Amino acid sequence: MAVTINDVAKEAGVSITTVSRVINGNYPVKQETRQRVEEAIKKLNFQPNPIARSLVCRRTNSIGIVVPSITNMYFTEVVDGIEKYARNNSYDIFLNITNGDAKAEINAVNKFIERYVDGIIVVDPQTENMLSGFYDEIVNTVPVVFVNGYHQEIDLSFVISNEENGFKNALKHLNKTGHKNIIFVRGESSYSYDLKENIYRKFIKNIGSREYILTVNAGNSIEVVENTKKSIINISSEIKLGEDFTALIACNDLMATGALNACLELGIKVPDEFSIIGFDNIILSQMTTPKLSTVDQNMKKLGEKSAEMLFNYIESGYEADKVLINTKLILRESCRI
Amino acid sequence: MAVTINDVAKEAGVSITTVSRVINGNYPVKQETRQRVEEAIKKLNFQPNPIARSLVCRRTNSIGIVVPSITNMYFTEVVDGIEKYARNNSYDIFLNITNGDAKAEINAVNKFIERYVDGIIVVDPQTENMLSGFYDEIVNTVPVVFVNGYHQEIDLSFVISNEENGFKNALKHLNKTGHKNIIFVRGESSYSYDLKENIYRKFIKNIGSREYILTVNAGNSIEVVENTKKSIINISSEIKLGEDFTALIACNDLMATGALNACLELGIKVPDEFSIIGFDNIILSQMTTPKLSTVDQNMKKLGEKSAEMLFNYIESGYEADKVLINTKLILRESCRI
DNA sequence: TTGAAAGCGCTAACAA
DNA sequence: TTGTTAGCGCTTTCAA
Repeated sequence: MAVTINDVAKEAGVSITTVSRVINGNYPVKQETRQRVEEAIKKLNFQPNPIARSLVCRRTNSIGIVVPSITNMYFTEVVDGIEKYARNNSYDIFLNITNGDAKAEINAVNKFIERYVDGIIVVDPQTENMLSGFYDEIVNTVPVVFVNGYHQEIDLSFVISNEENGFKNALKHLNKTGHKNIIFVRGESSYSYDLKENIYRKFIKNIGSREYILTVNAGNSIEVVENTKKSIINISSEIKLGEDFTALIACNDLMATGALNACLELGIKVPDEFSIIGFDNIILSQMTTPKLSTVDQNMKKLGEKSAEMLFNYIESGYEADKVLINTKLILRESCRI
Repeated sequence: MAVTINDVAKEAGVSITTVSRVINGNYPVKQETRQRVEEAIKKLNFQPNPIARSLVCRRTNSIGIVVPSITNMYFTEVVDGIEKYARNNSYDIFLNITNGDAKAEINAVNKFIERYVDGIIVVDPQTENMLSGFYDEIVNTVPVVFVNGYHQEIDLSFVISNEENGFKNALKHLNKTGHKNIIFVRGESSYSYDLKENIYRKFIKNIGSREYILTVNAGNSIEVVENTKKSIINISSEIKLGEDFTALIACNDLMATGALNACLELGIKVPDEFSIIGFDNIILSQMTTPKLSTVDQNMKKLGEKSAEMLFNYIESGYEADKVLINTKLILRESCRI
């Protein structure tokens, strides 16, 4: 049996109220008494029971993280950022993986609320849950911060990476280094893919060159690497890579890696004959040969920032807010410099 | 304010005890009464407060996972396996990332115990904590299962992948497909590297060929890819890759990827001129060109199995046990078949 | 500056 | 089959 506040009170010859006071330091206690209590605490190696505390205070010193997947390096880094920040503030973390299922996301959030978590971070929330208004009442109960995902006209708190900006810069760089005809690779359905496609379209129109949009399956899972590779090899008979089109920009690094693999197989030299730029800057992008140029989303910072916001809400109350995190073009070896 | 058992009792016109009984179904309740209570529960949308429950039952329906890192794809898959299994059994998960720090590991475990978690899984525990006897008393308080890590003569519960077996098979395959002189790549210090080195040494002696052991820095982090690449390029002036040595076996897929990158840069054709086999079967191994042959550790299964064991302990009491998970040689494109 | 006592929401003896 | 009651370990009024 663990030692309780009662044991400490007896040992120190005071009431449990007094012990509680020295633990929390929220009421005056005579210096001498405090010392006696502190000694008793040390002697008995007393740790206040957080469960009992939570029951009365409605505070658990824990937060919940909801994330679509954890085998995806992208999310993993966000979680890592959150975890570090939370631990530094001595918060514990509940983790729930939804596999991108909207129902599972709702269940996760509800379970967290039941558990009295002090706050919730949802990474890449399902768009349908954003639109259904599910979260609108939730935030009256417990603060919630979202990391990326659909946020147009949604009056909730977000940390969002400035994808527009990064993507535009990548495109500009490609153009500046002599590329005119640029292939765009995207996955099937996602707010972020649409966003990038729009930018791509406008840009291509602007410089008066040819569009080529390649849509591949399974945008965010491992398979997308292989899928992209095959797609590119397929179209390589139709359009001349390195001549008709001399560059490619992808919606994420997995797709870019697939493109790189295709070039390797087709004997097209990157970056001499063909340039490739990815997006995200997951660690994979440093492991390829040549190393991928990409746009850094700074996932760790996304995580840290979301945690920081959440803790502010926990302390000072919730208020919808959107924070934009800058992205940065990282030039490595897969494109001209 | 959330609805409590009291509200339900009033609504149904019974005592809270009766409500508790129908919730838990552990004592007889008249059919008719039960129905009334159930209706009240539904009507008020009552959810029992798990905190109050935990306080009296000393059970939280949660487990703690301690893991060195989460940006490492290897651990990530183990955690994923645990999470799935736990969620299927409607357990929630606390996650703690130690960054391989022994003190942090101890803190994590202690915090979990304070929180009354029902069980703990420690992935790749720090050897010094295993040896110091820290866990010996812990397991009297709460069941703990370890995934891999140092386990010689340690009388605790482990799920261990059979690395010996898988590594030996890889070596045999290399030899069977005509390779005699095989390079061995390892990281600096780890039980698992030593184990593999011993097997390698014996094997090489047995077939009467030349040893070549390459030790690279930062065994388990991203940098090891680049470090390995550089090391291989370095030694390539000293020993002729593809002639003196025609194959390479690495302690993990990151190192193998580095080796692959080196070959790419040196213009050595894999697998035509040089064979490479990695270890672990992280998803990266499917993303390289050529795809890596490797030894599957089945991390997901390691995770699932450890969760399964833990739940058994939670139900039926703890008892030290070691479970071996088989590894499997996966032949892809980076070695002769 | 201190203590007694109520209560957080629930479970489980015990009694009826 | 049901209800009364005493906790679980803590915080926080209220009174002294």
